[in-house]
Amino acid sequence: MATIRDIAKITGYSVTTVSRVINNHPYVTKEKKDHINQVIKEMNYVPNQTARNLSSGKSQNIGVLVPFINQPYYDQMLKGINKAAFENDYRVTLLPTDFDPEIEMGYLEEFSAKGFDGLIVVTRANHLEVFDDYRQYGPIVFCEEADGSHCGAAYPDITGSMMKVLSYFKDKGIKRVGLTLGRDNRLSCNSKTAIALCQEYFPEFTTDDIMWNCHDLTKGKAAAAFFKERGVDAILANGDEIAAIILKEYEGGKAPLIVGRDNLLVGEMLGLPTVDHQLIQCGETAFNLFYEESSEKIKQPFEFIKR
Amino acid sequence: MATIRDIAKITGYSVTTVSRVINNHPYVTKEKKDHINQVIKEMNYVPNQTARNLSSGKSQNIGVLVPFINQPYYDQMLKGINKAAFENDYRVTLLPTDFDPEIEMGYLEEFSAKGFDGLIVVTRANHLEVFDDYRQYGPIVFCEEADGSHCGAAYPDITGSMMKVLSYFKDKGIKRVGLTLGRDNRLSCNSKTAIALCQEYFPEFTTDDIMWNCHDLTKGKAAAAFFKERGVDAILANGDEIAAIILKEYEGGKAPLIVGRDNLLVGEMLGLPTVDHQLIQCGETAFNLFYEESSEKIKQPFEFIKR
DNA sequence: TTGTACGCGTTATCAC
DNA sequence: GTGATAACGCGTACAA
Repeated sequence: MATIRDIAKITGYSVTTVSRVINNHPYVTKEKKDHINQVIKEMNYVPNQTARNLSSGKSQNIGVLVPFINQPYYDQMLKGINKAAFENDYRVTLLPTDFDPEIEMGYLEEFSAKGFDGLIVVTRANHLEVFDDYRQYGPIVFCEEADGSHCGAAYPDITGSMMKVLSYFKDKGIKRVGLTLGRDNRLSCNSKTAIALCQEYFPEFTTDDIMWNCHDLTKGKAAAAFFKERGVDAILANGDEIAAIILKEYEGGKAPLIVGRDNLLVGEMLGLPTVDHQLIQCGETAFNLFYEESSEKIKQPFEFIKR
Repeated sequence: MATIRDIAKITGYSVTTVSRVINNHPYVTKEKKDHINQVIKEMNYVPNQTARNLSSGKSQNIGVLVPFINQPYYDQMLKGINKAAFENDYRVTLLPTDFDPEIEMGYLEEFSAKGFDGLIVVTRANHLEVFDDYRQYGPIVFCEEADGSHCGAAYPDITGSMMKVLSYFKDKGIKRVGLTLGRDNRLSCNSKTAIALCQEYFPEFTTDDIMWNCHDLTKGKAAAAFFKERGVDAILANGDEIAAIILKEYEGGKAPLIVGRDNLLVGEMLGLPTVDHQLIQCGETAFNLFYEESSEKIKQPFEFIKR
């Protein structure tokens, strides 16, 4: 593989001059420039990106921490992040955590090894404060509420949408609400908020009416059976797919009022109410916060789709 | 940011010795090792990954070329690739092409700049031969049929599944078949094959019964109208989501026999027949081919789900 | 306008 | 066991 020095030797010019040509810097006569460019083409020379990164201290590459691939919520975020990154000539590296705190810590170490110019944390498995220590290595942006953190955040307004849905439930005369949640982990602020809000709007609500760990579709059927037994008349699901499966299980009988969370086709097809949290836009904003090195917290507006 | 030289200076040992400790190499007395390790911890020193990459000539990072993010077909592939990569301690960088040949060429240039140890091409926008020139920079693996290429390939058996579905159509007494396709591009071998097979099984089939460019759900309604007008009695759709939308549009009237292509929840909910092409497994295999530097061509078995 | 020489941070070779 | 020192390939003061 040819190096810049080879080009210098062959053309008879110095490494600097060749470098100038490569990077379109001024102060090179057209004549030399042409000659060098020609040799570069002939030799099939391409500047080594790693060497450039080392020299510049940057890599035009960000890491995105996300628990899973191929799940609607995360894929939508990823789409937005990726779109903005592409537009700004950045690369996106996937860092799947499976919600494992140790795996996540490993990525933070990689970050401190200057593996990425910045990090976008779609969902975290460690405490918020842990991340502040790593701000020194580059911008970190969350896609969750991150109050008290020094990092930026662009996040869906889950709280707002839940309040909207719950008050809708009240208007509809709902008596007893069931809830599906993704993580039984205390780290999930969304889960905590959800419970608090349910209790606020429905004082009789207890955690007994929660179906935990619904980030797997196989949980859908079990959830339906669970809610049937408990006799809830409305369900706030943590995703359209879970909502769909639950609805299907009620087929024939009288189904409760089920609301999903990510405005997917399956919800539309089944006529399920849902919330569009504008996750793609959210991802775009997250990247932009990284790009502008901003630590602003931006809450993304949502849309309640009643159907 | 502390460097290996700082550690050497502080401990009083040489850079070499420090490097040995970092990389767990032999020939270091436990005493020195402990001392060095302690200073490393105190100084919060982490070896710079870029420097290591430059020195070793590797990056433990592969690029994945894929037209879009957040589309079932590609997300499933991505999931498989990502899983295998994670297990082998590799990172995955997303390289979205939007089917644009020039963008794709840009990624190939990045590859030749040693930006990635290897490339997985889920779908390409350039001719197959183009890629052979870049084999010199590392393994390239396709997730499509790649006959005649020197690169490896792990791909879904679209041909096989289509034959199965088409003969199923014949058994069911279908007279006229409609087809939805993703690209009107001549590069898409799948599209070409699909047309050929339709003509083989249904000699009266013409390209007039094809709805092109269906990789956007907004095309679904138009497709339904199109097929209604043409009066087909079976539709082979290029995805469960498209299939679902088309079915929905026929609601009330007599719908044709519609078959999807990626075994999604929405298809299951609507009772649509589909094909499971085992894309996740396919992605895993693709990564393994890269990892083993193999140029084998592996066709992934499929499952026809009749419903 | 051009070139020399050094820095970026690590790993590997080889002499001691 | 240990330590200089030369790669790795590029960018860039600074001198000319």
